[in-house]
Amino acid sequence: MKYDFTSVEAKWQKKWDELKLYAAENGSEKPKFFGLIEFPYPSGEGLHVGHPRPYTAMDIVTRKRRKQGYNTLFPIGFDSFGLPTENYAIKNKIHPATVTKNNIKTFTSQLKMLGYGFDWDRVIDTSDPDYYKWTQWIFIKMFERGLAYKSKMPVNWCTSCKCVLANEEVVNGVCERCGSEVVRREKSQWMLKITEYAERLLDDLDGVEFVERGRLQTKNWIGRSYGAEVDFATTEGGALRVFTTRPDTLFGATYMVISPEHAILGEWADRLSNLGEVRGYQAAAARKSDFERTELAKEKTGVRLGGVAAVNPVTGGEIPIFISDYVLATYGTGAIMAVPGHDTRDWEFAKKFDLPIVEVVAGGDVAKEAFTDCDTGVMVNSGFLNGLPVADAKTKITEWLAARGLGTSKVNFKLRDWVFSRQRYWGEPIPIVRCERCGYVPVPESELPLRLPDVENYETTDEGESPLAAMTEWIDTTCPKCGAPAKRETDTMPNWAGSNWYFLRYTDPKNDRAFASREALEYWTPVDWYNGGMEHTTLHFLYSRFCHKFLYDIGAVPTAEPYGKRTSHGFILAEDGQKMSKSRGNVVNPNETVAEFGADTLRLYVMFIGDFEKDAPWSATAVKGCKRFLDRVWNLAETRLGGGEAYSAANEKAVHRAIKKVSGDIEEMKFNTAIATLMSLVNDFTAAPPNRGDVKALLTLLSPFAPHIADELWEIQGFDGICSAAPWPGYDEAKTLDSEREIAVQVGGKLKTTVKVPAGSDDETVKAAALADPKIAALAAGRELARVIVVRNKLINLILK
RNA sequence: GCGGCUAUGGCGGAACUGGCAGACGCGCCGGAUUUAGGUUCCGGUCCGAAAGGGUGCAGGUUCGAUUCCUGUUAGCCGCACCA
Repeated sequence: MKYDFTSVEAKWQKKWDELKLYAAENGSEKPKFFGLIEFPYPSGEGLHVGHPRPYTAMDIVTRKRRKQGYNTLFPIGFDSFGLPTENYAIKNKIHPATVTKNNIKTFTSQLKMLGYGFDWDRVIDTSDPDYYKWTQWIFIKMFERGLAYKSKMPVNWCTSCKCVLANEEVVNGVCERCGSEVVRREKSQWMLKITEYAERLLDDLDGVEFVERGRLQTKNWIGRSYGAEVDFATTEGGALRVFTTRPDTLFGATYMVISPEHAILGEWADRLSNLGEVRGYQAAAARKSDFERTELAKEKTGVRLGGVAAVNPVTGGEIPIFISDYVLATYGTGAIMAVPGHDTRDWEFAKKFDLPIVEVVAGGDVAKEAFTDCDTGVMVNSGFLNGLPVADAKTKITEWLAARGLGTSKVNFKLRDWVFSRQRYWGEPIPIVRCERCGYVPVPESELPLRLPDVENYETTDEGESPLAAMTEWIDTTCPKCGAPAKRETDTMPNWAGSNWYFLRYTDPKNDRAFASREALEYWTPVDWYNGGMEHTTLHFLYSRFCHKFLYDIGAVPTAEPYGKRTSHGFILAEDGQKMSKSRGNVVNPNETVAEFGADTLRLYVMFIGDFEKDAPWSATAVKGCKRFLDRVWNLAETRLGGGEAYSAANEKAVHRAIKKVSGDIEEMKFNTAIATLMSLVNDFTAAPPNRGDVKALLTLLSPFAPHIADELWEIQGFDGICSAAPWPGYDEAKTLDSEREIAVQVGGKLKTTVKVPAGSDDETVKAAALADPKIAALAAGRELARVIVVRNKLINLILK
């Protein structure tokens, strides 16, 4: 009979649901395993063929864990707030909540169609008030601890979304989402002080199992650098403070540069002899986006401040001060000491403005270019530092400055605080009230969730205010503290707010007294294994670690790190090797593949497609290979076989080897070779017909990958229970080994032939066997055997003279 | 510019800590079944008639290198005036 995957898959999906086979148990005595995937954004397009790759991978891991006796939590939910839904709602005049509901329905049926072992009783939805109540609660806790604050600052403004973006959401000067131009704009924004956690986010990464690439990316993003802050006296009396990683080069500081936004420019306004020119430069800089500022600045620009100057604290010499947009207001102190002899940017600037270039570390030629690669050099032209190696000079100058109150050592980070406001409707309302008398006051916990009101129009106003700003009856409220009239915050939170902590909710999703109970958190967290996209390393992954650390600090979660292990998958590309996208028209719809070949085939194929961590192009023909494999499995076992449940003599070795290989490969996410092993096993079974025991092992190993067919054949064979719940098999190392070994025989390192010897043969035996081979004997005839190298059970190399 | 990763048949990809390169699958070729196509099954498939040669390219270390080292080229990713 032909394998009717459609009815078989439907049958078992129904059965699993009825049995609640994949429900995780709170309060179990069993060891736990918490496997996590990044929950999807339920877009209108439905599930994409890219989704099943990470989902199937973690499904395989968790199915194996369940078979190994772990109380296993493999949850799913929906990250449902966000712009695409809101835009769709605007366009089609449907409430975003309705759109979300429909999309979640579609996603759910597609996920069920693929047979994932999710615990469907723990589904969460970030736009559900019962959920976002806790997102708001976390925000209030952060506010109470001073980690959420409002600040007027230049922000990234997407001209099309009419919305503020986080730095992380701006890619090459355009909006990550819509690709439109991003410009700079002053706005009062809610901010989260992630910088306060920079050090710990960096250091604690050592305790997380994480691919090196991700670790490095995080490191660079946080960007810790060690240096010193140094005060330069000015002719105006006050001091100008700079941050430098090279205090040792202080004698070479021949001018200073401050960013166009530097506050001191305001103080000095009436002292500047060229105020107009300075104002003009400031205005021009303000008009540029961050991207333009960095991109167009191939040639350095700047204006020298007329009528004021600074004093180099070690030389005592007066040095000019410039403003230039190559100095960033948001890093360090927004001001630098320029050492053109040893910094490329300063060198270029000095050349352009004809400023003195002094060599302070010997070894380069500062007339030609900045000598920057000078960590091992020796100081020159540097007074009391002369003759010292750079490292010693750093220590000495820092002490010297500290002793005079002119400077201290300082650690700086590239990481900036996180803009947490969005002028949009479809997000969590920020639960803050603005009172004339009391300032910003959080909504009392008893009033959470602060629900999104229904509005007529979801469009952002032209002034860039949230659609909520037009809802006077919602905005007008009373101050929770003093009772005076007050106004609600109209901004909403960004997407990341809900995904920051979602994994915690899975442990206790229906709790209405806390985001999760202490017992549930103690039992389930940290997440044992979290797989997700590499593109989320500096976004979601970093943010959620920050959020979790905060919750740890207030005693709300039991661990300092949320995730024990983080892995990432490559993308599935279209057949043409390009990224799949609607606009290119090369998207593969999983529904079609399932309809034609079945869910098990799709699951198998996305795992077999290639190295899990690398991108791989889709191949419609290769999918068939996986279907063929399942058909062969079906043909082997579609009628009940004879024999006991012991492995057959002919297949015993192959079975033990397969168990060993598949078990190990799943742990290392080498799903492609695990499947190759199963295919080989079936090839072996074709050569030597299997008995029931052989097939039982095959089905158990196959079950995490292709659970439907495995359960069906299991039932046909009449094994106990259900294959999906059957224990994972063990193997006997001794039974994986050959009693006879094929030894490669090399002459001078080149393979000539192979000989067979009993396993464990000593060197002499192998040598004798090799020399007994006619081909080797002929080569060795009349020559001296200079050297013999034997690798036990593997190889012999004969060196002839 | 800086940092990182990758490079193996016609294709996706295997190869443990240096030890028989090309597992497994696709595709292709041949055969069987079939009226034919498709399906299924069997055999073959790195190049070369062979000796031999082959893991982007050029060197090096080693008895032995896809694996380690140096240089180089190409592609991908991250950061991008971070003082």
